[in-house]
Amino acid sequence: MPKPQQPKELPKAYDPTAYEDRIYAAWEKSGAFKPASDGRKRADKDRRPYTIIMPPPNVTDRLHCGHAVMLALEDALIRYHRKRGFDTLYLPGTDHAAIATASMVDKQLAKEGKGRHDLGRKKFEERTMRYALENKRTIEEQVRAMGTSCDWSRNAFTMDEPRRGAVQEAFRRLYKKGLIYRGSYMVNWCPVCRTVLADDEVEHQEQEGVLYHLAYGPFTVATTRPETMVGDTAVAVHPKDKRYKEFVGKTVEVPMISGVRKIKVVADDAVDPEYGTGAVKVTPFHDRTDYAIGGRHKLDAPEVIGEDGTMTAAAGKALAGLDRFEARKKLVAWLKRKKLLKKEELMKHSVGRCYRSDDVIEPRISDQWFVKVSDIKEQAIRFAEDGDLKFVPERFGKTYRQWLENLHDWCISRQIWFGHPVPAFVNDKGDVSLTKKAGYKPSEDTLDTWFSSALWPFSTMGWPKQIADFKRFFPNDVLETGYDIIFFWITRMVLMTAALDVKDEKTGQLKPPFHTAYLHGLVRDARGRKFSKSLGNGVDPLEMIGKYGTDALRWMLATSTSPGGDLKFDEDRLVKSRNFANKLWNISRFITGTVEGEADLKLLRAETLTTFDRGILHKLYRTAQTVEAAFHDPAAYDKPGDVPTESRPRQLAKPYDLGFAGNALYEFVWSDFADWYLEIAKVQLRNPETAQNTAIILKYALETVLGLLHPFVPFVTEAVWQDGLRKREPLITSPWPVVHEDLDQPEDADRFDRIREVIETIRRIRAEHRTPAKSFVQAYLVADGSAWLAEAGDAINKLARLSMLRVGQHPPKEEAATAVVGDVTVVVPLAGLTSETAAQRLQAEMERAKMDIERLKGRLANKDYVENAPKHIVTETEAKLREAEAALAKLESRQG
RNA sequence: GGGCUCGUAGCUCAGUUGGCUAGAGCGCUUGAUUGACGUUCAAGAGGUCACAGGUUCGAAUCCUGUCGAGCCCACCA
Repeated sequence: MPKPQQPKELPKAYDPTAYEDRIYAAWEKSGAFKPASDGRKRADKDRRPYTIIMPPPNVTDRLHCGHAVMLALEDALIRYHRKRGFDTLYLPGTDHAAIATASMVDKQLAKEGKGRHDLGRKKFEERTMRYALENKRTIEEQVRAMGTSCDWSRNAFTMDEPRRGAVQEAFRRLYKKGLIYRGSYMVNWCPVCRTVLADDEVEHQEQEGVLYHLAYGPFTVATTRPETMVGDTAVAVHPKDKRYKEFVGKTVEVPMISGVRKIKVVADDAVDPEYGTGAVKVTPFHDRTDYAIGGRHKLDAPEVIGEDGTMTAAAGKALAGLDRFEARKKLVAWLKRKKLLKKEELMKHSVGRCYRSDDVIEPRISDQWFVKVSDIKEQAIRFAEDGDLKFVPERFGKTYRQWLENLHDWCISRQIWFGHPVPAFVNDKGDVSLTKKAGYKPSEDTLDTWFSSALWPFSTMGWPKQIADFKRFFPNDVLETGYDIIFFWITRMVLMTAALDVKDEKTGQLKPPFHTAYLHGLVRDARGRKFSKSLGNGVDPLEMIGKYGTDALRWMLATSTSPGGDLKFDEDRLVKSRNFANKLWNISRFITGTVEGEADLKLLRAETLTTFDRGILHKLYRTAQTVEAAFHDPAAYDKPGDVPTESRPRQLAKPYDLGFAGNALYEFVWSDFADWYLEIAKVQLRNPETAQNTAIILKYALETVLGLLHPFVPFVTEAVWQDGLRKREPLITSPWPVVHEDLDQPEDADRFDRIREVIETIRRIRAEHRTPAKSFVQAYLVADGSAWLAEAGDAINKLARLSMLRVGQHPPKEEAATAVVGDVTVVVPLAGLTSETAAQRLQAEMERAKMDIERLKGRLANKDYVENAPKHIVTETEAKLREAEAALAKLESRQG
């Protein structure tokens, strides 16, 4: 670690730019990012592994805020587990994103007035790869800037050599198992990308369209796509439909733009006789339902719309060469002229669009490669049912399941020029060979980019070779990503693990590739809109880092959301986060500048510990418990010998609810520690009786808090740890602070809070009566057994600005404001107070007490309540009633 | 058509298995401050928990319905 040649005192405000790069470089150089088991120490090999693979960002572009959330959450999990003694592997990587990247280059070329065919396949591939690698480098810089503690020595790319090998091997194995097949089927075709797409790559949108009702021989049929009529080969009706019985099996004549055509009439169950006229035109080549009907009735299937979206020669002279939408216009005009158009009806219907180019998808018949999912999807569903695969939040388990249940075979071939080639050979007849043979040519198709992503949990570990990483780190632990790619990615990884039978080497069992899928939401702008290029509302995380620091960004992203919830990107919150880092910095500045010595609780002198000392330690203990509950997933370690920690945390936050943990930390650090204990400590440090203990506790609490916060805000905590506290071992690899249970003393925390309320009450009274802030006032406190109050006298004096405090003494009756805080009566005589206003105030307090008493009495008078409510609730009510009655009595005794 | 969220303070949201007088931050109002921090501190105002029923001793929380917002899936011409 770089030893600072800073002046003794830390600068007034925390300046992230002065630390971040330097600290990151030092971390990386020290080997902290690598798994401990990479080293030579025998003991490190016995640590339980904890693995997260980074969802590889697409090399299409720079990182956006969604990636930043992902990195903030994952790195927090990793840093926690690293400090907790796990053998952590956080494996970084990037995805070549075949179709997305290719379409970026397509767009570049379009600007130059060229198309990919002008370049040719080889040049296009080279150019795309160049583009990809450039972005890859940028992304890696950004991942570093986020403070991500991933192991760069294992950095992976879906198109590097090891991954290439894994992809080819996976394909071959699946083909041999019969899980990959090739055939001619109805697929989704994008005319702009000139490739087939998987079902989930098609985005369905409701949009306004026209339903054309056409005279069709003796029938009337309706269609939103009249241009397809030139590809029609049948009219279908329901078998039981009496209206059309006479036509079934016959041929009718239908006038077409290219002349009269003979069309078969078929009966098929797929037709709904209730809908429209009950007669449907059938275009087997260009419609899914019609394709099925065509198959059942052995219909011809002429291709009338080509791969580029223009009408083919088969469409007839009048339309050939026209784009499909132009053709539609022309055909509609013709229909009108011939009076064949009976009706035009506006209607909403769903249109499929390409998720990359946004062009309208054309269903068509095509030779493609498919993964057969019927068998493996059962296994994938079983993983979730058996509890081997959990979802956070749980509801996404349902989404996962439903999607799998409805899953059709997965089309994995693409006709784009960037990506993994299909490692197989095909002859003219469509026969397939995995090896080169006479008469067979290498397939020109590439693989769906999600095919390589689906292998990511094990292709990054060296699979198919059984090397050490694979044995040690697979299956992974948590897969953290956005819920929007459950279908694209999460399900595919599970399917591929099952399909390839990738077993856990340690147990020999087949398990999902990770035990938990932890999903975060979408990042939206401050007004709740999706980030989009067209709106121009995107936020560049790097810009925010420059403005507020990495810690501020990480803190904001990791703590202002609960799992699965969308997150609004609000710059005001970022300001707050930066302020929090600065607060922490200044707390440290005060402590390191004021206090010397060790943070060793064993050096405490128990006899002179104050309520505040014990109270703050208790609050610290609770905070640590909460944080651990959020990071520690008990279900994940329920395997023998896996838990390296001494205590299983109580359930104070739900696992993975880092937002909850963050709030607890924020509350403790700012409110309990800085606003109260630190102010009290200033008093205690001046008293030789308490100074020593206070110093120890300040140091201890600071060190502990730095540890607890480190997963969220790694830079500022490390900066303070090293430059403020002068620690030798860096915080990143220092053990997680263990807060022992003997600090769990709730009574002291309660008294702490009671004193706090007393001080707040005095402040309130001062403010009510417009007592100048500079002035000092007097106060009397009366309570049973008030030694603890008396002991706190100095602190109360300071924080409530008192010139005189009497504890336990009978206070004077006149011209004083009275309040009751629990069992403490607070009396503040004020110079400007008349006996009248004092009485008014007293009256109001009494009213409140009376109302409390009435309400509580009423509740206890209800037999059903007393009998049915749990006992502790009832005793609580009774205690409250007693307290309220005591309060009223005290107030009454104050009455003249 | 099927599924999933969500309606709580002016704004953004917490609110764990039903149980104190429903919380926080921002914003707003008032005030403070020469030693950790103005990237600060103190005090205050502000809510019929969307609406209507039901279950219960007790509902923001559970159930049903209504209204409103959003998301995902689906080959109906």
